Amino acid sequence: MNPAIDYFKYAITVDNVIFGFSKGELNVLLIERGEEPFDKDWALPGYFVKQDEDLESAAYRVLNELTGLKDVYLEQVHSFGRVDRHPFGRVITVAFYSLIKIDDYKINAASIAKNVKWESVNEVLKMSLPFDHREILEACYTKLRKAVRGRPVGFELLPPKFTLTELQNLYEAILMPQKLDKRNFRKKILSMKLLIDLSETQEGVAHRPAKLFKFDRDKYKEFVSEGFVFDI
Amino acid sequence: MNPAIDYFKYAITVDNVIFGFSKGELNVLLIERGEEPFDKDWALPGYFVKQDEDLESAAYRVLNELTGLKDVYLEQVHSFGRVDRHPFGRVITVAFYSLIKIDDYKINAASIAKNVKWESVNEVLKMSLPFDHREILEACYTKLRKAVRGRPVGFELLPPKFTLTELQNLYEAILMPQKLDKRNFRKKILSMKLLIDLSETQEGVAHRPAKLFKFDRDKYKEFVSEGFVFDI
DNA sequence: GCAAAAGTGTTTACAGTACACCCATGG
DNA sequence: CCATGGGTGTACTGTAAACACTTTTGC
Repeated sequence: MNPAIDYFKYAITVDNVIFGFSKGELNVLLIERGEEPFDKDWALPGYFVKQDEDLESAAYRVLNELTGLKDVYLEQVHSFGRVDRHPFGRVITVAFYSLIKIDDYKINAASIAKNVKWESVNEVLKMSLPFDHREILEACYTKLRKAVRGRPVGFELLPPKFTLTELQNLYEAILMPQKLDKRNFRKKILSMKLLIDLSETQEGVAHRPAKLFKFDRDKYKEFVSEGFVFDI
Repeated sequence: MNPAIDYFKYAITVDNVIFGFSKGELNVLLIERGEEPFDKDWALPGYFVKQDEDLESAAYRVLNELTGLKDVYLEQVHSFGRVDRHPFGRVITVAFYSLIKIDDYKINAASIAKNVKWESVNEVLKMSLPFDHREILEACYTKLRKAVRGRPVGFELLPPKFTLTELQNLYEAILMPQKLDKRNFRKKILSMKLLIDLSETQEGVAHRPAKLFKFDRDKYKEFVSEGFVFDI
């Protein structure tokens, strides 16, 4: 009944490039692996897909076990299946990236990993990573850079209330080394009418306190349905 | 030595959305399946990935066995792995699209398929397709529509020599229902200096014969390395 | 009063858009 | 000479880009 039985000999993993933004830099979450191969090396978080879970569910599970987070932005990027990419056999991995608000949460190093750390994208690209994790990171970073110009993904990386300067710094951190003009950036972002002025200001800063804004998700959905395209 | 042995129970396939352009319409290549499941149904061409081949190689093999073509534009799009997407077990498929010059080649229905046909994208989207092939087609079509604006992929679908009207028709077929202004289209495409005027004209047409052009691949590569971005 | 970042408008250049008529060929 | 699609230019409009000084707060 099943002539293709010989083909059921592959393993599938998901690998997740988790981006966060902190102190003006775009960061990636790395884990210290707790099993072979590459035990104790720093790597991207990932794990085998289970028999009864979809690819997205698996990526989401990995993220959730690691960070405790739910309702996170997660997007499939690319699959990697080089014949020799895994020493244990034929393992195809599906790469995802996710965007989280770095300051809001504590990471639990519990299940998957011995240890966990945030590291700036620039630093990680200088490190050596196991498997084809470097290629995976590059693919995800490239995709993020493209996505950020055409969809309001940036807001996923910021706390709910943010200043325009923080938003601009985020864009510059993702698009580095490109810099953006302050006045033009503000003009453009405000002209979209997607930010709600909270009529609050920063406190405890040693300079003129900035106004706080939040992103108007509902309005964005409404505009999109009317044909609007986000573009920065 | 291998604690993950239980996970090596999945199958991987590639599915290939092969686009061609003919008579003003964007077409997709469908095969009549020659085996279970869905024997005799019209479907996207695809097959199991073999133990010693990469994902891209597998997609390329499927394409090559079906059309005899080499040196074809092929791009990975997305992976689909819903738990219940295949009746024989857990099968993850990696979707690719490819672009071919439809008139240049004969299709061999030999190996994979009983039978083969070109069908317009619009028609196929009205049909019912096996597995999640509809979703795969939609993902590939969406990706093509995006790609065509930012990279000169359109030329992969045209014969080496083409007229500006043919090129415009191709763009309109991909971007339907959007129409493009003739003068503005020509102005923009010619201003990129990527077309070589062959100083030849059409023959045997019942109207003023159009000039023939070819795409200058080398110049495109050169421009790209200088930071140029194709944009239509 | 000084340091530090927030906030704010105008001008200029370029690219997108809209638009209509004459031309070359085959039949 | 008619039908068919090929080929061409200009004016207008809107958006992107360049650019520098004043304001508010903490210390």
